[in-house]
Amino acid sequence: MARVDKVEVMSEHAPPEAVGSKHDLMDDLNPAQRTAATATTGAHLVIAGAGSGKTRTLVYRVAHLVHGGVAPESILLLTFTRRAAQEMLRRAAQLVDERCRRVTGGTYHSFANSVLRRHAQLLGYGPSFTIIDRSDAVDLVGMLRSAEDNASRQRRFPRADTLVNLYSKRINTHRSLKEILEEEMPQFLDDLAAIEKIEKAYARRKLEQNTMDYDDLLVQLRRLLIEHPGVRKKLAATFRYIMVDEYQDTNRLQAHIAALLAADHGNIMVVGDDAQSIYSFRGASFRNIIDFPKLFPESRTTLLEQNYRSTPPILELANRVLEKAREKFSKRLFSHLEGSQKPFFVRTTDDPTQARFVCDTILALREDGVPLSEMAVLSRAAWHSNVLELELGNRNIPFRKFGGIRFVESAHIKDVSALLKISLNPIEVASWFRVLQLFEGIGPKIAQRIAQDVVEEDGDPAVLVSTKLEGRRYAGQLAALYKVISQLRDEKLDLSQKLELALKAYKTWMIHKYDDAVRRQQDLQALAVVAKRYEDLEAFLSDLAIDPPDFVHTDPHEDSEDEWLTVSTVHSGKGLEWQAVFVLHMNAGRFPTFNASDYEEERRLFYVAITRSKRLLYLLKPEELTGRGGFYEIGEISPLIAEVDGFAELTEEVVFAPGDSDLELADGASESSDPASLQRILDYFGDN
DNA sequence: GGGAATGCGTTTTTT
DNA sequence: ACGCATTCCC
Repeated sequence: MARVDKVEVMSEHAPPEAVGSKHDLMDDLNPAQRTAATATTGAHLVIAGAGSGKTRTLVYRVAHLVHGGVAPESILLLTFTRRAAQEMLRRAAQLVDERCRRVTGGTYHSFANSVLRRHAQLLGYGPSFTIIDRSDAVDLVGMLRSAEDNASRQRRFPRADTLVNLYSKRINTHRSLKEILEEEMPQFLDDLAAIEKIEKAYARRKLEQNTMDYDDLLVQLRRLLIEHPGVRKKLAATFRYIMVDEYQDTNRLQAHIAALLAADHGNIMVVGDDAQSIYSFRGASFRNIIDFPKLFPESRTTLLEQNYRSTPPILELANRVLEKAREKFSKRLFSHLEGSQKPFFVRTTDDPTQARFVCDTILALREDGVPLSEMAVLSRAAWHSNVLELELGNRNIPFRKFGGIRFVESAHIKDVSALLKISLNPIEVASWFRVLQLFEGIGPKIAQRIAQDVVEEDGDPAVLVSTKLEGRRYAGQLAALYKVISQLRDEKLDLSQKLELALKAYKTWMIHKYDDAVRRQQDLQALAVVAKRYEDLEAFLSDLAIDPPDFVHTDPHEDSEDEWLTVSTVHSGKGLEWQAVFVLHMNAGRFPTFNASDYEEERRLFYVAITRSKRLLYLLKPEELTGRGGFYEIGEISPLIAEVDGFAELTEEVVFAPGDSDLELADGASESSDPASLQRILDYFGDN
């Protein structure tokens, strides 16, 4: 009985994969995919073009290994997001059985975190180290910088966030600070000594405060693997099969870690696409792909070139875009799918008109039976969709937004997690610094002073009620903080009790700080719900830093709807696919972004955007953009389009201007009501 | 006068 | 939402 139920569930969720019994699993794959999926031992490089069944191949390989008797615990699957890993293991479980869920899967950072929790003492850290995110790091470096900067320099000195970027770049691109400065910021070369000094101080403070930043997680894992061969051998004995997804977006440090893990047994499979490398700003390099055969001379390379996602006209455009790439790529995708609709190139008068076109078309497509979950709007930067989001709200189209400032990066969530972090690690300056500034009368200077005092007293919160601070106007609030911190440190409280305590206090403090406090309180409730999934505070806080819930914004009215449109940055849309894809703002200065340092990467990003679409692709270009001070400026066409030979023949041009009553839509659908007049009413009376 | 609050203009991508 | 400049307060 149970077995039958399961087959039904399988066929409902993943029809092609569930067909057939276990022994002909590989019949679902083409020869190249099969070669990769049935590889067991040894080193393998899989170069997989967009939509070529890369994920499918990895899923089948996991299934193949487990089905063949390999213990799932001995497989390590490193992916770009936690979501990707979970999805793959879910699918593998459907192919074989639930054992596949016991595979260790996640991001490099989450894997590093879990290993380091067990071995941190070997490296001089305590086991409950806390993780600081980018803005905490900027705060900490800012303090060290101001201590350094006191001699009132003549010249400009790099800002704290510039310094943090610099230090991160040094680690992730494996270059010296001097080299980076020479190449990118020669104006700061004179300050090299001071910049290096602050870096050392930063490293020392983090260690003293039992804290790691994102880069430390990787650096310390690598250190552990190199300096403690016993640990490395133990890990290699546990994880006998290493798999790395999106290898083109890993950096040298990550490649080093994977290689160290595989050094004993040599069982490693990396999968990637050089054409889709879009994270070079964070040190990723497709050189990792090119150099893999050098690192593992016995490795075999498999090329996946057949595309199963997009129709030929979409793929043709994608291939043409890539022709302009400086690097010569070894593959050219082809597709046998049905479909002859060319991508649309849509000229609209301005940004609001662009938003109207997108909404009109989405509604029309939905009428035609395309579900919202099969549509996405992509843009180069998260804020490019701001106008559209208003329009979506007005038209009651439910959506979720991915990319940009995340839920966990919003100020109020960070405040609460800082408060909780203090109770876990009272010597972390960054959290104290943040929490103290909640109170009226305390800004960066005073917060820094008090935070440093507390840390010098080994994290004793009694400093908050010391005589030194008596009589200040914020003394009462500090006393309240003291009380809360003391309560939070009670070992007997569980996570939900601690969170309740923290939220109760925070809600009274936040009222004066934010004028939209009510909305933020709803987020805090959401945080409490998320926390229910965790056993202890440490795991909760680590995940909040490393594997946060990934969507930013849900339309509040439609929260309960399970059908929603995706609004996303191109970066966050990586690896996903939809029937219909809209790409906003194909203008010079938007996409590619005006401060692009690497034009090649912008082109690859455009390639990624195009290849997300299965069937319908809309490239939008407003003729006017809202510029500074509300004035309009001419929106030049994106050079990414202008450079494509024969773009006009490859696409179908649509001109959409206000007053157009009858849209030319993909499938000839028309509107039953007039959304434009509803729009005017909504505009007039506002949102509420 | 040091430091906090307020107002204004701008906005790349992210573990 | 954040950096930056200006204004305001202790």
